[in-house]
Amino acid sequence: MPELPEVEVICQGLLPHLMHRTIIDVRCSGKQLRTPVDCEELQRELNEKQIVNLTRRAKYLVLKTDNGATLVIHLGMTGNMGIFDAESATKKHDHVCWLLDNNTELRFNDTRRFGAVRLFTANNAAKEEKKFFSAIGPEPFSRACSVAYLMQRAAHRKQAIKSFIMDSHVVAGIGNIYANETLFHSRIHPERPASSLSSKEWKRLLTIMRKTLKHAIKCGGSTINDFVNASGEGGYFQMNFRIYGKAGEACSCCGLVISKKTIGGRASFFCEKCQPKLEGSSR
DNA sequence: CAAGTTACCTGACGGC
DNA sequence: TGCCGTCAGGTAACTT
Repeated sequence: MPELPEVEVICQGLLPHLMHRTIIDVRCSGKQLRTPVDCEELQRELNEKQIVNLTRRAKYLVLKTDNGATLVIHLGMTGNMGIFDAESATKKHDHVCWLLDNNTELRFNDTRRFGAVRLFTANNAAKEEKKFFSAIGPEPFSRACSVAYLMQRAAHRKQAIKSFIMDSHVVAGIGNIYANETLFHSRIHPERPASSLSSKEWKRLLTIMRKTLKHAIKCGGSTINDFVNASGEGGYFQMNFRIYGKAGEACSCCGLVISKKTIGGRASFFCEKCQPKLEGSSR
């Protein structure tokens, strides 16, 4: 399940294969993704155009072409992107394919079709892109994502801290897995009201969130190193999670059985002892 | 307006 | 064997 680290690794992996390549043609499965895919528009806007940039913002990949168009891709839950030989057989759930000028093809595969491929056309791409991303919170690594910012946003909010840090309007890129991991390592109970965290706790949470994401990117970078004809084969890199999915197992820190509870409609894992519900560390 | 709930989608898995 | 229910999860629209 692609969260910020996975998208970052995919972005870095694809960049050398896409930079300065020219798109020859676009093909679509015809299936609707999260938003409808207009294949004719994609062709009209991208055919014969050169790729000049590929970046990540939140969990989105942002691809730009030399005519000023912007392609925004979200991998949803099961989405993946890879470079393939143009002659190779497509797989089930390949929904959008971009044929490139070196006989390779960029393919978007998404089993559950929670992903999205959106195009901002050259005539208004800058404006539309700005509007699209303006609602999304700052990148966790950015200066804007400070303890002061987070505390200000959390003020008077009774929402569970876990739901709060998963809210993309607050901070970009934190999904269920990294929310669970971050809170465990920060020793903060996921149900603590967002407004109840002290500045000391916010500082610890932010530091650990960044550290956890960075570590995952580093692991992913070494795991996935071949984006040609390989992407999508092995799924996403498996981090050695300490808490996510470990209900019933012993806490790696204190040995207590790990709890599982639905918070904000999402499976949540935590250690009652290491993540006390009352403010203050158990250390 | 905050916060909780549901829809979207397919495949894996467990129970019978 | 196969059928059915449940679960997984990001995002936006919806309800409370």
